[in-house]
Amino acid sequence: MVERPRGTRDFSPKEMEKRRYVEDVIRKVSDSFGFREISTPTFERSELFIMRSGPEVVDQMYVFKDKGDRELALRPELTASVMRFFVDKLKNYPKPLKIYYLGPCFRYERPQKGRYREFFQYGAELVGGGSLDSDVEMVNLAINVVKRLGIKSFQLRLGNIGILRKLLEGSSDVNECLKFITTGKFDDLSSRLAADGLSDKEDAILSLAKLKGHDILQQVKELVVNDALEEALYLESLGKALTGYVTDDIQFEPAMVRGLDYYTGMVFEIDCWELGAERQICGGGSYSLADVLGGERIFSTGFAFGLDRMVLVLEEEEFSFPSKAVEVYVIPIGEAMRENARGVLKTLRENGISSDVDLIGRGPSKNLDYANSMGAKKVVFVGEDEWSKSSVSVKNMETGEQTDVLVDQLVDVLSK
RNA sequence: GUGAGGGUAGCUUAAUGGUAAAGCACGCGGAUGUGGCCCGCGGUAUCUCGGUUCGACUCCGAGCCCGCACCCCA
Repeated sequence: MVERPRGTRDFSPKEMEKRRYVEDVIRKVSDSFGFREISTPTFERSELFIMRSGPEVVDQMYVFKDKGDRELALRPELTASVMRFFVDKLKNYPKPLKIYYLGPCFRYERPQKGRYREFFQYGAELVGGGSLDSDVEMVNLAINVVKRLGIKSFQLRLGNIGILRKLLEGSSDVNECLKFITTGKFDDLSSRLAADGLSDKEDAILSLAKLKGHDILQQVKELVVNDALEEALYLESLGKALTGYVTDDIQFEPAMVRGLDYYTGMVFEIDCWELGAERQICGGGSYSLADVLGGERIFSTGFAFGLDRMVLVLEEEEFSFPSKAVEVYVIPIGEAMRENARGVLKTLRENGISSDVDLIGRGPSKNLDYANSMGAKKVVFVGEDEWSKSSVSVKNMETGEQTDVLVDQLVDVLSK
């Protein structure tokens, strides 16, 4: 037995049914919002990811050399490729550009619940927006996907990293300060601020870091009234625009810092508490593409979802996924009827009725068992008695009802 | 990368250091004119390597894998 590589999974038909459901909803909702799907390669030159996320990421990537001695990496995320695609070609498309994408990503990490070495992401970007309306649109899309999937318990957390960036203006290393804030290293922050002559901002930053909740915006405004009022007001406007339109349940976190350095404005995350330590299913924010890969200074908003975690949440909420089982199972009775059964099957399939047939010559009882365990909704018996009257017998597997139907009318009856 | 825990058949669970057992699932038959029930039969397992022992599923060590938490999280 050759083992499956660590952190990877095989998906059974049942599991794929769930994953397909999630993907179908994602595509349907994204399409309905005017986003268009794109796709990029599963591997890229390593430097693309290093440019975006720093040299440390090499430790967590699958890196290899190809036969031309090029250094490549399995993509650890989708966004870097999408940005490359944008800078390369998509920049000439009409703005705003609304795109989404879906696919496997790879990270060399220790697996745990909701975290795998091969995992699947869904992401969307709105390029060339940068207004309040585009931020609203992106949060709206994310929340709509969550709702349309049928996820019941989730929490939107919303911040504006512009507030902290404004307070830290003049610092010798803004991104390092932000890192100190997320990791809670306030001593390091304090000495950095002192060195940069920004100690007067320290109190406000520490207070902001503690503020989390629905009704805290007044306090936020008071804290930053002289430094970043405009950014605080933006967060407030965003909250107002979302309330009554997207969701009323917003947790504001003015000091939310996402892992990436490049976010400049609105940032948001969506949590589902079922997932334990890895409870975040979505994260995103607005950024300026130019600061990441060069090119024009163009404002964008994007997000990424963990597809595996969406499936996990639905499973833990005991969501009943729609079944992809066949509509009809055809059972020939007796060797002589097999050819007729094939004809019936052909007609059904040509009319778009998903159907299956006995292939191994089992008796009617065993065939009903099989149809049952495959979840077929109806069974069509092709037997001599009915066939002599140009009919077949249709059985409803839920109610057990059975009626004879003329072969000519079979498609009509089953389409109802 | 760190920590504590776990690994017997496809799944769930048995077996003082002494014959590896069962239920479900799967396959065949009862049963080529009617399912969810029933009956009979069948195949499949101690994660791997090493050690202790007359003898290891059981004890010890290492590795692999899994779930959990930390770290990280693009």
